[in-house]
Amino acid sequence: MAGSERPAKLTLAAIAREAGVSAPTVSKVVNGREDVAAETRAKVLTALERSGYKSPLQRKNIAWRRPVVEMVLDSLNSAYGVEVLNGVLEHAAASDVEVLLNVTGVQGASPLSPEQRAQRIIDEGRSGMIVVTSAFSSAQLEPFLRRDIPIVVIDPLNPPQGDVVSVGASNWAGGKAATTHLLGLGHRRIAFLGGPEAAECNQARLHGYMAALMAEGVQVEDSYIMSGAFRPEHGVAGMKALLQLEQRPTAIFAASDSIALGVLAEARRQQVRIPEDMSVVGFDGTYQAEESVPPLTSVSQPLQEMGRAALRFVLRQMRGDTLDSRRVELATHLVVRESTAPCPREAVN
Amino acid sequence: MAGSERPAKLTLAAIAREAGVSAPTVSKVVNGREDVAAETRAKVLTALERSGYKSPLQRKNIAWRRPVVEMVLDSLNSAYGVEVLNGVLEHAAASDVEVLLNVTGVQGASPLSPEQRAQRIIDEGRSGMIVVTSAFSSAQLEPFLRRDIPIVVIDPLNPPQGDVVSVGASNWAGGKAATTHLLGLGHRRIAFLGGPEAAECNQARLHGYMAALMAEGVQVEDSYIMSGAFRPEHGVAGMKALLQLEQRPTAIFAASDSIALGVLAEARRQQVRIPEDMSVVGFDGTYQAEESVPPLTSVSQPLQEMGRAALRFVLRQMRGDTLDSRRVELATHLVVRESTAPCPREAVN
DNA sequence: CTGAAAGCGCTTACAG
DNA sequence: CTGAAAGCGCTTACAG
Repeated sequence: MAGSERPAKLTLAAIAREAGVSAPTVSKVVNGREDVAAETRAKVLTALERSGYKSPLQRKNIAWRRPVVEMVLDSLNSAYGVEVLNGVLEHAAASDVEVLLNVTGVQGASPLSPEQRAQRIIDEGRSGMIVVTSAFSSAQLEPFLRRDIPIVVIDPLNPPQGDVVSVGASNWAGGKAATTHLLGLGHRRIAFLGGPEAAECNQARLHGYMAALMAEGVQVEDSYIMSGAFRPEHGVAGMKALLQLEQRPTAIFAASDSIALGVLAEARRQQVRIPEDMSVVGFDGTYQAEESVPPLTSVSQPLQEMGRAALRFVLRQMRGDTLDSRRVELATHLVVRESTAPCPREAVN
Repeated sequence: MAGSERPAKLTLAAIAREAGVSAPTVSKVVNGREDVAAETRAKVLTALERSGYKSPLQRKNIAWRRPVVEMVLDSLNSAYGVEVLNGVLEHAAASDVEVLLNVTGVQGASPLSPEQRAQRIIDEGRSGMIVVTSAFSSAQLEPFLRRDIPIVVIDPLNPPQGDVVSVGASNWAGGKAATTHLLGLGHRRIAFLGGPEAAECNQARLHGYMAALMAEGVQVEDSYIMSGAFRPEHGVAGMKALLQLEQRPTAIFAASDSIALGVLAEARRQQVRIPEDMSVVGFDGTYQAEESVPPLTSVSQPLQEMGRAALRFVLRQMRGDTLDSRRVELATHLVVRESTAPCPREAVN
């Protein structure tokens, strides 16, 4: 029974013994009181550090409190954000992390400055942040970066700053695939109903569209390109405008499913048959694309996967791992459903 | 200086004195241990509530953290839950409360026992809970109640226990309104595609349906009543079965919008025109009802309002206010859209 | 199931 | 500035 080296519980008293001082002195150091000689304080701090002492409160927190990651979304009304959130939640459950929801577009939300938000993240002991929103421009992320808060932006609307970690999808390739699909069906008059002009992801989709047209030697027609919001209303308005044109397009590539749904709704009202009279391709591949009438051909983004990847990045940053890359881009792929068909005969010049 | 009634620091011992028990007993109650007689526990809980006792840990948390309310949902794939969540978030933003999301149906979620969950709520300093799920039966709520955690259940699937605070909608009146609407259009053969048989809300809808039929002297036809899940698949299967019947119904009352959407999809496949050949009414009034083809006549529940009410109840419990009522039921109302029409001539006997 | 007693770990008050 | 002693508030172990 001469076991001499038992684990020695990590109490204040144990630290005191190790540092060769009394318990009250250690207590003072731990509580940041000033009436301790610099030399004594140093000895105590060394002992504390070496042993990894935690106060009972800290211990309880660590034992029971799991890391909390804040997810910032514009709204729950977009299938896009909800799908990403699903992916985040899935990985969170698997990695024993909690997710706090912060929906910026909600009524009555107090308009905190980024500076205040960032300080609060620290004060409330949050571990990191995932942002899927247009509410934070790159510049507004600066207070978070300055405080070294792990943060990941999903498919940033603005070109990401050098040091912001981001997750996105291959938008350019997706835009090209959608357009190539329509070209393959014989369409030549293909419109692009885009999202916000400033959005990086929208630009990539537009340029993919243009690249596909150019590769086929089809002239890019300015009146066929419209930007707006990623919302059904924009699809409705865009469809109305396109149907007024002297040379109607025979196909529309909408830069999001929600825009495409607006197009379908307006087509129904105006008795334009989809896909017989006109083909429509969406972007995102949310469940809305499956459930629409007709089911929507769409460029599918791996939204859940993107959510998982974002959380994985946050956790790596929390652990202090070095990241191999500050940007991950996951592959999109075209899912052909029933909203696209060969270009109608009479429309071919 | 004979001030006799000093504020008496809020210690365990003080509570013990007030409740007329010993400190260890109070300690047990606070920690949710089970070896306490129900009566003793009640006495202690009253004293705790009255005095607003907080453990040292809680006290420290409260000093610089905003209250965090945990929202428990089955899944984000149901518009129902997302709408309620929206209401919760709205009120949360206005009352400076944070919302933590716990989605039980997510892959990889660790299956914690209610006992463990409840203890974690305390340990992590959470302030309360809103539950919109079938994952917790009334019995499973017991560990939360025992710990005096403010908890509110939304439209409980099980009949709520006496002391569980709950928020619901007037399901019976809604079921009656839906059916009366169909009767008013001349329908007599009206089917009911219900949700889970055990669900309180489903039973209320069913009985509202029966009440309307009986009021009109219409025989309740057993083969027209089917229960299942609140899911589109159930609508598809139910529609298939109903179309096989010798006497097809001319109208269907689906106990949820998602069931109704399944009905619409199957109708499309089988070339049954809605509403010309058959009328369909849903329940919930989520955005899905507006966006379906044709737009769905549906009994609208004030889901956002329910979410707000739930959070309001949680906050009141947190403050220790006495509640005037442990149950709030908000009004439903029928929204007539395009999926219902007069009973087709040839179907009238 | 209850509570007197002992214990734990930290903090406070104060003599030196 | 330091630490022995007393104290605080909660928890544990266990006799009844």
